[in-house]
Amino acid sequence: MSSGGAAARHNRGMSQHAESAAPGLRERKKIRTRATIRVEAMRLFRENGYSSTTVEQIAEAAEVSPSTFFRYYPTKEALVLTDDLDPLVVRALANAPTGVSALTAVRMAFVDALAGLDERALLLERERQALVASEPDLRSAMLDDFRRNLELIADAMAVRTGRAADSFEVRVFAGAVIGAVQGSVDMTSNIADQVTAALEYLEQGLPL
Amino acid sequence: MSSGGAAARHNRGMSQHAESAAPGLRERKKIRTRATIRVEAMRLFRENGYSSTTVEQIAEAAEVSPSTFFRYYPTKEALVLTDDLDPLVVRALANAPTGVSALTAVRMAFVDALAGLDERALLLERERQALVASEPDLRSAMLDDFRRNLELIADAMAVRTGRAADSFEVRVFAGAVIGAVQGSVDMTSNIADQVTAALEYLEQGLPL
DNA sequence: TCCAAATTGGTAGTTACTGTCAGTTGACGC
DNA sequence: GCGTCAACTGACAGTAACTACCAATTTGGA
Repeated sequence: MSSGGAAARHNRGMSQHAESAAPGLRERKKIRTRATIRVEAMRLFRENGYSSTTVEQIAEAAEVSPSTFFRYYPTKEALVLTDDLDPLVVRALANAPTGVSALTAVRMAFVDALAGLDERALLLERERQALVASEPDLRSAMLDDFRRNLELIADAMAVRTGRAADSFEVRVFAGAVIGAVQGSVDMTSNIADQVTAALEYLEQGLPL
Repeated sequence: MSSGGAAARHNRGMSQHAESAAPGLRERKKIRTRATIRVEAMRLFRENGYSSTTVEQIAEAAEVSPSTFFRYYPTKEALVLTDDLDPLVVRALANAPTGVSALTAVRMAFVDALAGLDERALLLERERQALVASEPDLRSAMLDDFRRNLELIADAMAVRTGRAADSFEVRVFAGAVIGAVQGSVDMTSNIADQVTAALEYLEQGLPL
């Protein structure tokens, strides 16, 4: 997340009929480098495991210097944590209808976002999840990522209901949603179904 | 966590009329060292911030070598993440009456556990939470702790309701509870009141 | 008092990550 | 084409959190 993508949108001059298709040679090279690093890293992780693969090895495999590696990815973890899903959820939430309950809106946003992923993205998502599941270091990092994104959701909910972002209800709401989703997701089956079920259960007041 | 406390309960021989009061000079010294390290570390964190305090500085302040530091705490993070509250909650939960709803039982357990803490412990808990909230590094580490606690609560609730510990409902329940509690606590007022309110709100299905 | 075991400190090494600085390369006006 | 500028890159040095290992000290028990 963060830096990489959106910040580099300053192509000045030129580009008469090129909108987003011809970002210039430099941009393209950057994108390719970024992708190469990621692909090589994933391969090495698969072959040797996450923690026993060093940044130096990744850099070498991708044919860049270690310095350059860190210019593309702020941390080793970021390689695995780059997440295309959560921003989609946040955006979907902004567009959710106003007539439904808060939890329903969140549920719809999740489902929308997941539906928006194509097959390749879903596959990548699976591999990512498997990797994360296997390495403890990565798990906590991912949960942190998750948390950050759900803070965004909390903000969205605050806006939606006209409350302060740090109001008691919004905080508890966000916390409970985070927790419920975390508790619900295991890697064995469909993510969307699990999230949906968890949020419905939450809306019923968690009867046991 | 792990090693330090419970594992070192092997005083062999002797101790005719000493039960848990006289753990031997060696044990006592270890406990004191452990406490000193923690106290000094907290002080340094308060004064200079978490990330700009090095393990070396902590070790020096506590008058031990860096090697020794790592024998008492496996990581720097562990200094902050050691949590005295959750085990109490879990124990209280085991003793909760069976006639009430699951969430009510949890609520009662929290209140019980919090009542069992003395003032100094509460203060430490506050400081800990503030520190964790302020440092991003710590937040992700805390989520590991979160996961552990999720499993503890899930186990207790599973026993209570006669379900499998990894059943979907139990896991979502535990996640939501912990998430809600964490979201609810800020430094400004009584923890017990906040937790109670959060769990009641949760039981109503989080209307916003 | 003496021995064995536990505890400790020191030293060397690995790895993720940061800062800097000079060399290169692509972009753009001419 | 061509020079200039900014961005990109790689090499280097350095920091800090650990880890492994061994020698010295301290402690508990006989």
